[in-house]
Formats: sequence, structure tokens, C-alpha cells
Amino acid sequence: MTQLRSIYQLLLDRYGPQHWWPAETPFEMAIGAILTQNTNWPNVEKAIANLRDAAALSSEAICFLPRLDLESLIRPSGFFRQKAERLALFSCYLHDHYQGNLELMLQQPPEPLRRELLTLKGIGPETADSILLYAGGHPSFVVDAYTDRLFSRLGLLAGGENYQDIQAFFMQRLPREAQLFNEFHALIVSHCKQHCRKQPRCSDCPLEKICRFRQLSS
DNA sequence: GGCCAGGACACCA
DNA sequence: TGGTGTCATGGC
Repeated sequence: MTQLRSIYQLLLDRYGPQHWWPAETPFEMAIGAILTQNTNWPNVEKAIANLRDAAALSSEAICFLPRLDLESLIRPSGFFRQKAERLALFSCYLHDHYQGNLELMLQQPPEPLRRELLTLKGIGPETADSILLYAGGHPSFVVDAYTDRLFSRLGLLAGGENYQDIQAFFMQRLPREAQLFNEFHALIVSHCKQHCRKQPRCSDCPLEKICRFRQLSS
């Protein structure tokens, strides 16, 4: 608990509040979560801008848009055929089950909601937790490649743990507060975009106090 | 020109 | 259950 809270505070002091997720509506947020799978965020922004310019940033529009048109609009985000299918499946699911209204879906309790999201093809644990946390305000900790990389290097994770184990590591040591989970994940991403390259060089890390955790725990 | 990016899934042993 | 290949664009 103490170590995680200290790291969180150091990140917050260094980078400040991140005000995530960068989206105007919960639906746009969910679309962004799918589009950002294994992709740079600037590429996702291009795809979302294309959808907005085409007046296609709604579940109805995406569900009924011809597939080739949808692929063309989201092409900058990469994996555009896969992601077009995933966006269409998600949007049509909302249309069929929730009158196209994501907020209606998000009113459910988080645990059955998470299970429901995971039944949808193209929504895995990270995407589901991102939607739960950032669109729904539910306290579900989001684990991504940066989380694994940073905390393995800090010596708090062994490396190689699965998603569920890493998520449990955080959720068992932190109070279940959506705002804390929101800010923590955003700070991890902001830090790692600059300092968690695949080739680790702790000496490049500006957070010397954080790097010291690794020495203390190893 | 190669590396990397805010994953998920199908397939195989 | 875990490991591997596949999907693809764009910035540096």
C-alpha cells in the first residue's frame, strides 16, 4: 500500500493531474479504447477525427455504416479491418440491447457489466476495464503493457504475470476509488511514454526516487 | 529502414 | 493453460 501510494504521489507531483480519458462522450471514449489497441494515440486521434467529420461518431452511425467506409475512416489507427469489425460489433450490440445508449449499459453493477463486455469479440480485459473506469466511473484498475513494464522494472512485479494477477496486485493494495485508479493509470502512461522504452535505462528516468524503489526491493 | 505503439484473438501443443 | 503468429498505420 505504502509503496504504491508513494509512487502515485511522485508521479502526480511530477506530471500533475492528467484529466483522462481524452474524449467528449462515453461512447467516444469506448471507441477510442478499441482503436488504441496496440496503437499510438495520435493515430487514434486521426481516426476519431475522421469519424467525427463524417458524422459517424455514434453507435447508430457506426452500426449501419458500410464496412468499407468504416475501414477507410479508421485506417490511420492501424489494424483497420479488425478494428472496423470490433467497432461495428460493439455499436450494433448497443443498438440491439441498449437502444444505442452506452450510458444505459454502464448503469449496471461493474462485475456483471465487465463479464458482459468480455463476451464481445474484440473487447479484452484492458479494453473492458478502460470502458468501466473511464466511461462508467467504476473502480476497475486498468493494466496495460506500460504498467507491467514499469512495475517489473521497479521490482514490484516479477514480470510475466497475467492480467488478472497484475490487476489484483493493485486492487488489493489500493482503496477502491475510481478517481485514484483513473489518475494512476493515466500517470503511468504519461510517464512511460517518455521513460519506459523497451530498452530499460533507469539512469534516464527523471524520477530518481522511483528508481530507488527498485534498489530497495532487490 | 527498423523500431515501437495505451491488445485481442485464433491456433496449436 | 501457455506460447506464438497475425493484424497495419504512422512517428521518430
